[in-house]
Amino acid sequence: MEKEIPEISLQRLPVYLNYLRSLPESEGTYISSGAIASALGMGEVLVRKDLAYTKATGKPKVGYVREELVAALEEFLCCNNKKNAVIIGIGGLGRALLGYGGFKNYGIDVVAAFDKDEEKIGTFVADKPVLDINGLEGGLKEHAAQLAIICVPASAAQSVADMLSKVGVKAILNFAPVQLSVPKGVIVRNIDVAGSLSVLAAMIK
Amino acid sequence: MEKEIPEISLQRLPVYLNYLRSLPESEGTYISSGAIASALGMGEVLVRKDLAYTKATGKPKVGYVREELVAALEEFLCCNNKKNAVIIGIGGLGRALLGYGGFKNYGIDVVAAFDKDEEKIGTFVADKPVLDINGLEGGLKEHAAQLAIICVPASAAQSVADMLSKVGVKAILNFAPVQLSVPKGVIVRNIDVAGSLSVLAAMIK
DNA sequence: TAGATTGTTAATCGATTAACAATC
DNA sequence: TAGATTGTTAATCGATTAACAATC
Repeated sequence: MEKEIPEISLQRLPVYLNYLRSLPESEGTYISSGAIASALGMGEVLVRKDLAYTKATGKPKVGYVREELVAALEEFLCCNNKKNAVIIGIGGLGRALLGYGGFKNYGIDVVAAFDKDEEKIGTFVADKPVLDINGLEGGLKEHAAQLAIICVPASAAQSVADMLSKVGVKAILNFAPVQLSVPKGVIVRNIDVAGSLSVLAAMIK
Repeated sequence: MEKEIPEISLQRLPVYLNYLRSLPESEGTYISSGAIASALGMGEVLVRKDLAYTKATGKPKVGYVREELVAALEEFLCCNNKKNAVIIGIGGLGRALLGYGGFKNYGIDVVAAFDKDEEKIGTFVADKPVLDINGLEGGLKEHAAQLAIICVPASAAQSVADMLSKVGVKAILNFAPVQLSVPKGVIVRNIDVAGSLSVLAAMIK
């Protein structure tokens, strides 16, 4: 049985993909692990190990066929399977992410947002509807969304996570600076922007 | 000589701080590493080791004095030293972060934003001025900002990073999905929202 | 005192790097 | 062929966990 990819390797795959996609056509057909490594400031063995988890294989002496490598990474990251996501909470951040075009690079379609504010419900942001959080279950069924992004204040995040878990969301990207407790089978990853910046502030001291 | 904190421990300190701050007053004076650990889903020895990097010390049998622990974390994270940050790029994300109130929990003040769009220059977002990116040097000197958040498109991020490095910014939080190259002495950390969501999508498969 | 919890040292675990044979 | 690069195995490094003495 092949070994499953560790999460830490998985997290680097989008980095490789972004880099490879950014290369100009003139870069040529092949690219070596060493070239990728030096562009990204990492070790070349690590690059090869990470890439080995995908279906990509390189050729000794020349490296990897760039287009094949991109395709292998896209397949591994399921970029070709369309997946729907929803955003909960249309404050500044939710609004920004609803309008952000970068998700489609990974086959992710942000189809709708949910909020409790009656002023916002029924409006559209970036052509996406803002729906009533109380209709979450029906709304999610309709859109078949397995992914959710929590952009509500910390005080509301746990109850939102509970609702999302109940209606079948499988993974949550949480921007609220609070630890969420969710049932087994639901994955949560946190992004704490202020906390991350504070770490940088502490590092420069 | 005391050992320096590894970055991976440092990154957990804001998590502890957020948790401790969120506790109601009624929680009592003391809190144990075991209580923190189980609330955050981690090992209790790890919690103690992390906390030991700060000045916090606990008492056998009772745990840590909650207020002292908060104070020790705040001191370690320099929450009491006022630090200024700027945001480069007032698209949806830059706008959202300019209006976000969470930075002040860490003593960080986002004082201004910079953009190249003449339509935006001279306006105010959340009472913060949007300035001309070409006046970055003067603007940064005036505000004494050592921290910057890059919210421009990937294609512009490297040139922004070059400018920031040149005018003395010491740490950059980069939201553009591209690897930035900066001079030694400048720290960069990346947040790739779409990439992070794609990792979650891959994990649920 | 007995029991709970800290703080630290040793053991384990996992990730990265080094070494190197295979190969185009 | 010679040289460069892959893919893999072994060694190293660092982080987490286990064990346990100290102590309130």
